[in-house]
Parts: sequence; structure tokens; C-alpha cells
Amino acid sequence: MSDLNNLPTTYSPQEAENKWYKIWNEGKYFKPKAGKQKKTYTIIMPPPNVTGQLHMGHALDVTTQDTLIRFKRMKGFETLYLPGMDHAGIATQAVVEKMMAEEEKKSRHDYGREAFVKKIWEWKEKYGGIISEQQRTLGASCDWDYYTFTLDKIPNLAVKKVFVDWYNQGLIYQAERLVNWDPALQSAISDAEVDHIEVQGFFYHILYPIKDSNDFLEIATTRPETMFGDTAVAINPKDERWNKLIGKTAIIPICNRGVPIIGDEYVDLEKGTGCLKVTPGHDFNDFEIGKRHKLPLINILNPEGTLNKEAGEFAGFQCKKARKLVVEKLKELNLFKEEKKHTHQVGHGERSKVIIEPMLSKQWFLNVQQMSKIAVEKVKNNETIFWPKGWENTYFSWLNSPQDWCLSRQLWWGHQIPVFYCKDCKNQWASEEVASTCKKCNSKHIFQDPDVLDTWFSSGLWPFSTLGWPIESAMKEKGFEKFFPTSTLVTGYDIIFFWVARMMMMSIQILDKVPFKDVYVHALVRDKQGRKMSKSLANGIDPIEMVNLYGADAIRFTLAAGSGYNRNLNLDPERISGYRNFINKIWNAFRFIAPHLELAQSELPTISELTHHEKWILAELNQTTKLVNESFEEYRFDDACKTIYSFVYDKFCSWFIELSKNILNSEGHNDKRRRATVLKFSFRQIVALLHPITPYLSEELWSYLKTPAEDLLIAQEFPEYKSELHFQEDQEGMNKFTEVITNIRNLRMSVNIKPKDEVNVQIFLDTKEMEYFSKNSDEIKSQAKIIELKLLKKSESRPAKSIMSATTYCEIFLPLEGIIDLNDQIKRLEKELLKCEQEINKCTAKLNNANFMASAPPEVVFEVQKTAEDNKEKAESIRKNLVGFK
RNA sequence: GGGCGUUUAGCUCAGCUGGGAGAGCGCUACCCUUACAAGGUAGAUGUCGGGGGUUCGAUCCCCUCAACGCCCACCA
Repeated sequence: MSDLNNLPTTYSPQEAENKWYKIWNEGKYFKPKAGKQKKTYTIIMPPPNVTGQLHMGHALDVTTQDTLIRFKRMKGFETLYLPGMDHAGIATQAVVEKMMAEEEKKSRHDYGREAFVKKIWEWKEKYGGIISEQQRTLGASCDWDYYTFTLDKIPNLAVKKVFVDWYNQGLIYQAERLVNWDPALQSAISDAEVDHIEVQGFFYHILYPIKDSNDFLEIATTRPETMFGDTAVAINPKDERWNKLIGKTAIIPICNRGVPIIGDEYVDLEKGTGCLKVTPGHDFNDFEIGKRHKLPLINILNPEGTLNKEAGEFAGFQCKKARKLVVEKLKELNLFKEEKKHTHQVGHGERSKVIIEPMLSKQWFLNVQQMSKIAVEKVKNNETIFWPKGWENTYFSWLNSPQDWCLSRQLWWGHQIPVFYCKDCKNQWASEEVASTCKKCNSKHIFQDPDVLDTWFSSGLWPFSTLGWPIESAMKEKGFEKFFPTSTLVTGYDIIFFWVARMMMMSIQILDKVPFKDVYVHALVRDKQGRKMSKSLANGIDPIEMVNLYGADAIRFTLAAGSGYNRNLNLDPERISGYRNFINKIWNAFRFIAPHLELAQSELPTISELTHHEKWILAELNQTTKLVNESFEEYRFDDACKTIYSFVYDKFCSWFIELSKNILNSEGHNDKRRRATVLKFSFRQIVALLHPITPYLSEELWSYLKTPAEDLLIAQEFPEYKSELHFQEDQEGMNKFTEVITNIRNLRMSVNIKPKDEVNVQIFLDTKEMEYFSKNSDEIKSQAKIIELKLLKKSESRPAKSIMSATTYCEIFLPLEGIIDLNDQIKRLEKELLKCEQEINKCTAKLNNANFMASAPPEVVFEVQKTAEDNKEKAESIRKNLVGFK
């Protein structure tokens, strides 16, 4: 331990961070331990992607989760903070494929499935999971023995069990449907993974000849290249312009195929030309029209997004290129009328960023119609509560119009679908075991479905698969019964659909329980100007860089201070340095106390022994404690931070430490000892209050404050409000004390008296204040640098040649020898007077208003009366003395 | 097109169920005062987006307009 008298003037976080994380972790402080609450508190960490680098969003996750965990742990809950990592099917496969292409000029097909998957595992061992190291840096107090990867054995068993059960129940089914096809991934993706992005495009006006006539139908489309897939042209039956053509045949240009002209209400008379080409194979709406009219369905695309042989001479071209060529060709044929600029929303792959093609394909789906209804119920009846409540709407809006979930992905990295096929008898069945023969005909010619499951399928099971489900021995070992349902899910609003909704549905369906009691939805971290942090803008702030610069506690405090019920957190690195300064301030407050720690006693003196200022600081601390507790319970991290900040800064450092200097430098042993005791007591409580937010600094300081027998701070009890430490009178007294001193300092400042120059002061008081001020006159003298302080009755005469200031209960005079700039003083006082008068006018207006007097509650009326009287007294003081100046 | 949200001091934001507006940072002046210059003391700043309404009283409730942002939804 360093010498308490020789601590450095600045706190250096690095040392403490390395030291304490290790001690906590090795000392098993992160492990769940039964506490006085006899209850558990569980947070399952949203598993970051294995490919991920820690960004500010993760840092915010960790900060809020770890703050809650540390808070609850100290409150005496048996806490489990369960870490993990997600295999992130698409993202990870993409990373490795890219690396392979760059380094070896090979594709996954060159390797084959087995070898490729092995390659990803190798990559994962080598590069994956840096993020969990970074989480440690931030102080995440997870039980790392619970660490789970979504492809681990148990989650895999969970996935298989759920799939097989639901397959057998018919909830999971296979269907040939129009799905969102990602040509880059060459896989289907779910609706949730499609982003609609606004794109500048064109309406191409094309003429479709009408069979057995010289007429044409003018059709507007954004996608001329899909005309090879057209199987009808649709017109609204109400459309007077064209409806007589319904029933005739239109000829698709270029391929010269005849298609029926049909009537369908879906067609919008206003949009385009009012004539719609119907391409059921590549448009979701057209697909519906096709169903209504029993139209054939033509697939014109290859899996990689090029046109297939249906497109004749355009086969092999990408859609974008084909579009140009088709337009040129139409121009040649004189069947092209015009193009008009048109902005529209086009679906893009959330990961791949390429345009998504609706395409007919056979996929696995989960029927969510029933489970989504129940998931809504559970939130409606408060079994799970969102904080802030407003996010429930987002959750509902998704679950109220659910599309069946497309589960299968044509990838290699992930949980392979546990469905088997027999080549001989065409039998299909689902099985948790890897089958070797056909269940039905015993044939050995069987194979497993090659697709893998959507990553979110395993994520949806996360709250219980991490706790050992469905393996009973594992559940017992991991404490499933104790920790499930979990307590709070902390996440950003961007994955309410992807994740929260799915965990709710799956958990309710499988276990008939909601997976968590609370959902705290935190803000998304943006840059100072509110822009999303992105690579292209280069506006990202790297949390680890910030940790290196300012320390983990500073960044945690900054993120916590920015986290309440807001949806954006605009982060300015300057704020981090600001809170670094605050942390340093605490460090230095400790340095002040440090030399006196030995003197302090372990128990607080009896209340009758305490001085006014001691009672005051204890009362303020007590109130702070109450507010901090309440704030954490309501996920108001911002309020908690503010409360602690202002107590430490504005109460403890600015006044209590200042007021303690004389005592600690005096000879009075008892006074010194008593004050040292109060200081130490307060400081122990301050670091305890701070610990959930700034674990490192607080643990470091605790090591000096604790008794040898006491455990680490992480394992201490969180401070609670104590009614016996509520001293209202002392808090009110102290308000006067600080007001008078501030007034005197203000006066000194107005005539440029240097801080170290001492002055004489006379205060004229109401008699009822006399006692308080004479009792505290020594402290007033020292705080305001006064040589001689005279406390006089208001009836006494005021000194000549002086400057003055008034409060509602006293007049403060500072007699001066030299020349005073009277104009300045008059201006200052007149301004002050004006304020009072405005206040008085407002009050009297109200008090003269009969309606106000009749309807306002009595305490409000009383308050107004008091304000009026106080201001009248103050104004009177100023006015009287102003006359003297003039 | 549907829904949600935001608009308060130069910047970032807080203001609980209506009683006359706050914080941090920044800024200005003065200070190396024996915990801290990553500091101290003092100070300035707001038609609480516009308009209307309810009320004795509106930053807060209702209506309306505007700007910005987000989410969902059809590539005619």
C-alpha cells in the first residue's frame, strides 16, 4: 500500500484497472453467491458477434448491465451476469470467405463444406472473441465460467430439440414461397433482415401490343428486365380508360409471348399509367395477384441474381445491366415511350447491402401466428415490462402483424437443419440424432438438409440454452431453476424485433414463461452531432482508445450519465475527459482525507456529539443515497450520476472539506477525531455509492478505507437510506450559511478584493437568525476570509463608506477605506432590486386574483405569500441603502 | 402511405402526476489559497419550435402547423 501522505496528485487508472480485475476474477467475486435478499438477479449479456470489435454500443451494454449487476450484488442478490458470443452466421461466413478470396483466391466451394466450416472454426479460435477481452477491460463482472458460444454443444442440442418438437407439432413447415433472396449470399433471408432504402430510379414506360389489334397498352415499370417473367397485365376494373380491354391478350415485347389482360382491384389508377405488368415470380404483390387469378409463375433469375434462360438473349446478365439492354432493345422496336425519374424504396440485404430479389424457393418456416399473440399478451399484462414503457409500441407493432419466419439459410456456418431425407423412399423426418438409415425403409441412402438456421433462431433460445436447457444435469449445475426467468434484458432498440420479440415468443412457447421480467432499452450511441457512428463517416469513437486515454471508469461514468430514457446518446469525447476530471477530483478529495484516516474511529459519534456541519453533510449524503438507490431501480443511470456528482462536488468538496481544514489543522484532539470520523464515514459511503458505475477507482480507494477484516468493496453492502440521519434543520441552516458566504464573496469580487486579502464585515440580522449566525461565526469568518465579523440587529445603524448586499433575512456590509466606484455598486444593487420587484409584482398579481385565491391549493398560496414577504423585506433593505449611495 | 420520437442557455441534454426553468461542457473576470490548474471563486446567457385552446395559472394537458430524426410498409 502506498504511503497515505504521499499519493500522487493525479489518479492513474491503468494500474488500478489491471490490478483489481484480476483480483476480483481470481477471487471468484463474479460468481453468484446467495445474499441477504434470498433472491437472484440475472442478466444474460446479449452475445456480441464473434467477428465483432468492441464499439460504443457494446460499451454501453456492458456499462449499464455491469452497473445493474454490481448494484444488485451489493444489495444482497445472488447475481449472475452471463457472458457469451454469437456465431453470427452470415457475418462470420462472409468475413472468412473474403479473407479466403484475398489470400488464397479461393471460394468456399473450392474447399467444400466440411473443410470450409473447419476453416471458420480455425479463424474463430485465432481472431474471434477479442471482444470478450475488451469487455473485461471495461470491468464487466461476468461469471466467465458460464461463457457460452451459440454453436456450443448445449445450445446446439437446444436448437435441435426445439426444431424437432416444432417440426413434429407442425409449427415448423417447409413451403415453396416467394422469399427475400439475397443474391450476394445466395440465400434466403427473413423479412426482418431486409432494409428498405430510398433509391433514385426511373419509371420506364413500355408499350405492350394488344393481340389482334393495332393498339398498345402503356405500362410503367421500374423493372423492365422482369418482363420475361410477366404472366399477365392487370387493370383496375373501375378504370374507364382501359377496362374494356380486360379479357383480351397482351403481347410481351421482345419475347412475344401472349398474356391475359386481367382486372384486379389492387391496381392503382393514379400510379404509373394505371396498367400493371404482373410478374408473380418476382414481386410480392404480383404474387398475390397471381394467386387470385391462378396465373403461372415464371422464375427468370439464377441464384446469383443474373437472368436465366427465360430471358433469352439477355440470359447471364445482372439485372441492372439487363435493364439497360432491354430498354435499348425496346427503343429499337419502337415500343419504348419514355422514362420518368422516380424515387422509391428498394429492399436491400441488411448485411450484404445488395438488392434483394423476391424469388420462389423452398424454405423452412416457423408459424408464429399463435405465439406472437401470446407474446403480446404477456407484455400487455405486465409480466414483462419495458423501460421506458414507450418501446412496447415498437414491440407490439411487429408482433401484431407477424409474417411466418423464414428459418432456413443456404449457408454453411451455423446450426444445420436437423431434417433428413431418404433418396429411396423420399421419406422426410426430423431428428435430434444424426441418422444413418431411413426410419421408414431402412435405406442407407439418406442425407441431411444442407441448410442452416437463421442465427436468430439460436439467439431466441439464449436465455435458457445458456442455463443448460435442455440437458437436465447441465440445468442443475448451472442453476436454471434459480436464474430463469432472468431479471433484466438490456439492449438497444434496434433489435427489439430481431431478438427481444423472438426470445419472448420462443420462451413462452417452450417453457411457458417469459424469459425476463424487465427489458431496459438503452439509447444508441451516436457522434456529437447525432450521426450514426460509421466507417464511412470515420466518426467512430473507439472505447478502448478512450479507456487508454481516460480510464475505464471515466468512460463508464460518461455512458451511464448519458443513459436514461433517451433514444440517442450523442457522445462527445470532451465529456469523457470532463468525467475523467471528476474522477480525479474524487481521488484528490481522498488525498485530503488520507492523512487523517488513522485518527478516525470506526463508529460514527452519537448524534448529540455531531456539529451542525457534520449533521448537514450526513443528511445530504443520506438523501443522495436515497436518490441513487431509486434511480438505479428505475434504470435512471443519468439521475444516479448527477446525484452523486453534485453531492461530491458541490456539497462534499466545496463545503465540507473546506470547513474541515481548520479543524484538522487545529490542536483540539476530540474535534479532529470526530471530524476525521465523519469524513471517513462519508467517504466510505461515497465510494460504495460509486462502485456500480466506477468500480476501479472505488475499489482502489476502498482498499485504504476498509478495515483489515472487511472484504473488497465489490462484496460490501450497498448504502441504504437511514431515517435517523435525516436532519432537515441543519440542511436549512446550511442554505443560509452558504448564501451569506456567497454574498460576501460576491461583494469582495465586485470591488476586486483579492481572495487572500482579509476584510471586515458587518451583518445586520433579524433577531431570530442571531443565534444561528453567532454559533457559526468562526466558520463564516474563515470561509469568507474575514478578520472581524460583527453580527448586529437590524435596528442598529449601518456603517458609512461601505458596500452592501441583502438577503431575505439579513443585510451584509463590507466597510471600505479606499475609493469605491459608486456607480458600479448602484448598478449592482439596482439590478438586484429590480429582480425583487418583479418577483413581488408577480406574487401580488396572483394574491389579488380572486380566482387564484379560490382555486389554488393552500400550500401554493402560502408559498406565494412567503415569497412576496421575503422579497419585500429584501427590497426594502436594498432600497434604504441605495438612498445612502446616491 | 402507416406509426413513433425529437424541437428547452453557444453545444449535449434533464425537467416526475400543470405553480413561473436546471445540469454538464463551453464562455467571461479574478486567483499558482497548505486535496486537486484534470483546480478555486464569482458571473453572463433562454419569446422552453410557431399559432390556437383548456385553466386562476401551461415547458408540462388538448388541437394545429413547421422542421428534423427513426421504424414499419408496396421496387408498377
